[in-house]
Amino acid sequence: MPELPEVEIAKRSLSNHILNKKILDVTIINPKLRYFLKKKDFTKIINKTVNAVERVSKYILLKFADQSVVLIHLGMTGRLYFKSKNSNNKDTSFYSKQSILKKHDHVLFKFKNFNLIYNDIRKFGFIKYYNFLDSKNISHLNGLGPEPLSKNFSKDYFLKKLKNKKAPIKNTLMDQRFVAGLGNIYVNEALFISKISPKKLSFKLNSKEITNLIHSIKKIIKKSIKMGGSTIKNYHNSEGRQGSYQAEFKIYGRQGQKCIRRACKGVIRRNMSSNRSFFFCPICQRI
DNA sequence: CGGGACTCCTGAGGGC
DNA sequence: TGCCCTCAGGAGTCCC
Repeated sequence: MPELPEVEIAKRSLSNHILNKKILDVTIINPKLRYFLKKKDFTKIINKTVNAVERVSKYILLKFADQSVVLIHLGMTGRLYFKSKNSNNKDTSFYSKQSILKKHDHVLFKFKNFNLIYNDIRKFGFIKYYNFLDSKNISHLNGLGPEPLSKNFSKDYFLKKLKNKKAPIKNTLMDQRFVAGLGNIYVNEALFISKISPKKLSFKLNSKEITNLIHSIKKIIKKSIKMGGSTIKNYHNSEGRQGSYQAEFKIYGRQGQKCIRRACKGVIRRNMSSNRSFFFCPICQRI
């Protein structure tokens, strides 16, 4: 689920459920994630009330009154889901039965009337605890570029940053220090909509292309959030619902198909760069 | 330093 | 059915 829109959806759902609620207990089911989960960290949030739920780039922050923070990153396959204690048979004994365990569950946060569970198939995600002092300076959040929907993500910003940038524009847009929150799907979509080749070198974008690209990115991200994000391979959000933006994909995953632009006779191609695939129409995204 | 490749991990899907 | 291969929405690290 993990680009900006999907994380934003996860954050809103979390906020609806756990804001101003007290964490009664935490159980580490499987500590092996990107960073090993330490029990002593998680005991520190027991009996604390969630003061704020925020999203920064693809990170979710749970904040507490004493200014400690839990930082969550979903990686590729991380997801947070709720389990109501009353809905599911008579078992109200807090995760006592093995049968409740789902494969790849890692952490369970116990609240009064429900449990919140972090599940992650590939273990690329992480959950980290920061105390008051460390929370002021979370390394993961240092050096992030502007959010795509912010005013700072502007033409002036592009002109300044791209001037001497030799990397292909696709790589630049994936770089979280340039813009925070985009990933492979939305970068591919934005480049297609603005008719820019992913391989075009960043400094070679002209003024009109930059304007189009910024506009496309903002539009796509807004629309995707509105539609609940994208759901691929049946991942779903914490309320069990699926996003529907994947139906809007115009280029991602469409290799071999005809370009959707009526006047264009192009056939969509897929290439690899830095171990990531990218998709483009060789006709309307000519270099 | 910038840029690219490799790495962590599990599962799905295709070819044979 | 099973085996082997490739690929998956991220990002930290290493190497040139």
